[in-house]
Order: sequence, then structure tokens, then C-alpha cells
Amino acid sequence: MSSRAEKREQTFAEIVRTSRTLLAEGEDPSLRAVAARMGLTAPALYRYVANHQELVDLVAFEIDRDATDGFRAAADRHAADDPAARLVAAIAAFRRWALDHPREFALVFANPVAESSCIRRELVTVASSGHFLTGLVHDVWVRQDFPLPPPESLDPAVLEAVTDPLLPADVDHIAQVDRGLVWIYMRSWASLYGVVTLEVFGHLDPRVRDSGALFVDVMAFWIDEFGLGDDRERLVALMQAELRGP
Amino acid sequence: MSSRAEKREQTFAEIVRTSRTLLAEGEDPSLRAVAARMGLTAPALYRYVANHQELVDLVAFEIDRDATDGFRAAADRHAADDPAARLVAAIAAFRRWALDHPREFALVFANPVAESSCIRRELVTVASSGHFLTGLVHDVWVRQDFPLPPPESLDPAVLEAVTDPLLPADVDHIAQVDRGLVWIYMRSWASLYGVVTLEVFGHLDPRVRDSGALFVDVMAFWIDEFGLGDDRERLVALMQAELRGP
DNA sequence: TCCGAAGTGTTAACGGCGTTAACCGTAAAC
DNA sequence: GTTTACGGTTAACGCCGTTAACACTTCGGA
Repeated sequence: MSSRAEKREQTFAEIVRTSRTLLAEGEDPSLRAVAARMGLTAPALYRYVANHQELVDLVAFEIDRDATDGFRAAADRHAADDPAARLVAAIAAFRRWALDHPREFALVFANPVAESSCIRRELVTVASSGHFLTGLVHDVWVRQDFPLPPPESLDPAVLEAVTDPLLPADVDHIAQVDRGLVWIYMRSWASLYGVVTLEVFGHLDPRVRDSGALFVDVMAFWIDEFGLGDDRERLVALMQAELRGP
Repeated sequence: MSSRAEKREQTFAEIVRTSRTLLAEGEDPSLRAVAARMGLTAPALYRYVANHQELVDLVAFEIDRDATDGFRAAADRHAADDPAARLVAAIAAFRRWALDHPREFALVFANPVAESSCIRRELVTVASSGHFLTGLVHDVWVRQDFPLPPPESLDPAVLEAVTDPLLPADVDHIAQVDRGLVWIYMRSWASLYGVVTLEVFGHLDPRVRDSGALFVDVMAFWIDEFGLGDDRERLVALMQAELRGP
């Protein structure tokens, strides 16, 4: 027999799961649709969720978490002592996931969070994908020891941000003098994000999107930037392979 | 006295205009809201527009056109023989516009067009901002004559895309051997787009966003790439100024 | 053990949405 | 001057988020 608290938690989990199922099926995860699929009526969901937006935020958070598990799995298919391959595999998995799940991508990565409810802002602070990708970049840096911009060279606002981040970043284990790494991470993430967002939203020539050329180009640039120029050929080939699928 | 066709066109224009007004006021441009503000009922709008999505697409197109007028005005505040300054001013205006009009930005630049109606795909093909920005990059290239990747070095899919573009690009006046310029444009646009989209959607540390550091950083990179390294200091200073406002 | 309280669901309803069908006066066209 | 197309209406359907009022179950404590 399950206690009331357990039952409540199960129902809550089922609400989020049902929402994700609907989203994956291409239908809108409206409160009514979610409730109906669970054999409930819409107002019942208000016992578990403050409003519709909060449910959407929860779903976005969970999608991010699960997608990150996929990125991690892609990285883990490569040796722990080959952080560059792990990083390449992870971001290739990210792009594949984004193109395969445009609705989910839009929800997690291309949704305004500022005007969103409080809960989203809290959740996004511990967002999974951000933590994971910064970690991979950190691993590459530990291995390659590519030069970092010294803290005093950073824009004051950037220095503040990398010293005491507000958004997903797992930087506690990075010494203050090495926080230039976080700036490099932000720059690299912005360029990869731009390509993938253009691709997912159809603002890029479909032939270029399908070829992945722009994504590979950006990645190749950061390979050099990460001091991996010697490994460039191998990593680009690896990326080409990873882009096709696991 | 106005003919029936004229009257019809006026009403049509007022529909789009009213939609934009509602959007700017932070309200959703629903058919009912638009009609109500015009003193009509919602079904009347179906005499002018096939469905709600088509209206949204039209609005997105017009917003893009008008925003581009703003970018052009920013560029025109600089001498015709200073294409670098014109380009910097235009993209600074683009960023300012995006941050000042997040809803409009999301509509025009961060909306799926693939799953959209046919009309959007037609409209986006002649989208204004794309044409204008490629033109500015072209002007810089004519002046600086920075090296282009030769066509045979391009990915086959990219070569196809720059030879016969499907998406907004105004390349008819660019010789086939110089189409590598379009590839450079795509890459630079992707990186600027990534930064601005992150900023607008609140996925970037607000302090970094407010400082504009990431945007300036990306622009500085492309300044070098465009053979404008000698002019770098001036152009970065210009960008800093332009970012604050006209 | 019984009773109150909390928890979890219901139905009914409000206002808003996109959209369609049926209708109707007016203005253009022949 | 009749006909027809146009541009509007009202009514209605089925969605949506959300709230209020109510009912049933279950738990906790006197």
C-alpha cells in the first residue's frame, strides 16, 4: 500500500510524463488534454500545479535533463582520457537531438525565461545541459591547457558573471584565475547555439542544414581554439560520423 | 470616392497594422482582438485572410521590412565610402531592435517557418533583413577585398546553396567565383544571431547581456575576418557607441 | 472510536480563442 | 433593372485556462 504522499508524487510524475508524451506526439500539452489522457478533468491538475505555465516549465526542465542524459551517453561512448572526442560526440548529439525534436528544442532552448514564472528561473539555474557542457569544455582544457584570457582582461560585467554566475554553470571547482575558461565556454556555446537554432527553425538553407556544414565549420573553429589543431582531422571526421547517428 | 478595390486594400492594411499595434502593446493579435479594435467581428477578417497563421506571417513579414528600414537608417548615418562603419551600425541597430522588441524578434527570427503556411515560405524568400545585411557585407568586401574561399573548396551542399539560394540572399550581382562571400555571410550571421537570440530569450547572464560584451566580441572577430584589423579600434568604439543608441 | 480536517476529485461556469455556416444588405456589373 | 459578388453580421462548435462550489475519501487526534 502506498502512502498518500507517495500516491501524490506518482500522480505528479504522471502529469509531467503525459505532457511530454503529448508534446512528442505533436499535440499541445494543454491542461485539458493532459487530464483527459489520464482519465481526469482539467481542474484536478490544479491540485498539483499552480497553472499551465508552471507545468510547461517543469516539462522543459525534465526534457533538458533527459536530453542531457543522451548527450552524456554520446560522450561516454568515448574514452575518458579523450575529452576532445567526448566533447565532439556530445555536441553532435545535441544537434541531432535538436533537429529530431524541434518542439522540445524550442521549449527548452528558445523560450523566453525572463517573463516566465519564478519556478522556471529557479530550475534554469540548475539546468542540466549547461552544467554538462561546461564540464566537458573544462575537461578539454585540463588536458590541453590552452591559454585562457586572464581575469583582468575581461569586461567587468563578464568578470562578474564568470565569478558568480546566475545561469547554469558549474564553476565552483574552477579557480578564480581560470575563470576565463567560462568566458570561452560562453562564446563557443553562443556560436553553436546560433547555428542549431537557425537550422531547427528553418532559417537556414535546407541543403546546408542537411549537410551539417555550418555546424562542422563552427566546431572546427573551436577545435583550433581549444588547442586541438593537431587533432583536427580526426575530430572533424568523428563529428561527421557522430552527426549521422550513434 | 474610393473604389471597392481600394477600400479593400485599405481595410487589409488596417488589419495588419492593428495586429502590429496589439503586438507592440503586449497583447496577443488574436483575430477577435484585431477585429474588435477595428469595430468588426472576427469572422469578417476571413474575407481578407485565410486563417490566423496567415495574418501572423504577414505581420512578421512587415515587421521585418520595417525593422530593416531602421537598420538601413542606422547604416545611412555613416558615409557611403565607409562600408565597415555602415555594417557595424546596422548590426548594432539589429541588436538594439531585438532587445527592445523581444516579441517581434521572436516572431520574425525565432519562429519555425517550415511547419508554417506556404505564404510564409514565399515571403521569407524575399525577406528584407537578409537582403540588406548581405548587401552590407558585400560592400565591405568590395572595399577590403578580403580573401574568399574558392567555390571548389566549399562543401558541395554549401556550393549549391550559394549558387542558387532558397533563402533570403541577394546574390545575383555576385560572380560565381565570388560566391564564397555568401558562405562567409552565413557564418557571420549565424554567430551574431546566436548571441542576440540568447540575449533576447534570457539564456545569457543579464550582466553580460547588458554589457553587450559577447556581441562586441563576436563582431570584433568578424572585423578581423573582413580584413578590417587595422580599423579594429575605431570600429569597436563605434559599436560601443551604436549599442547605446542612435 | 468518532469527528473534524485535510486532501483529491467532480461539475458548472466564465471569458477567450480559431473557425464555420447561414444569412443579409449594398454596391458593382451586365 | 435585375443579378451577382462582396463584405459584413449573428449563431454556434469545440477548443483553451481558470475559478467556484461541492462531494467523497482518508488521515489525525480527542
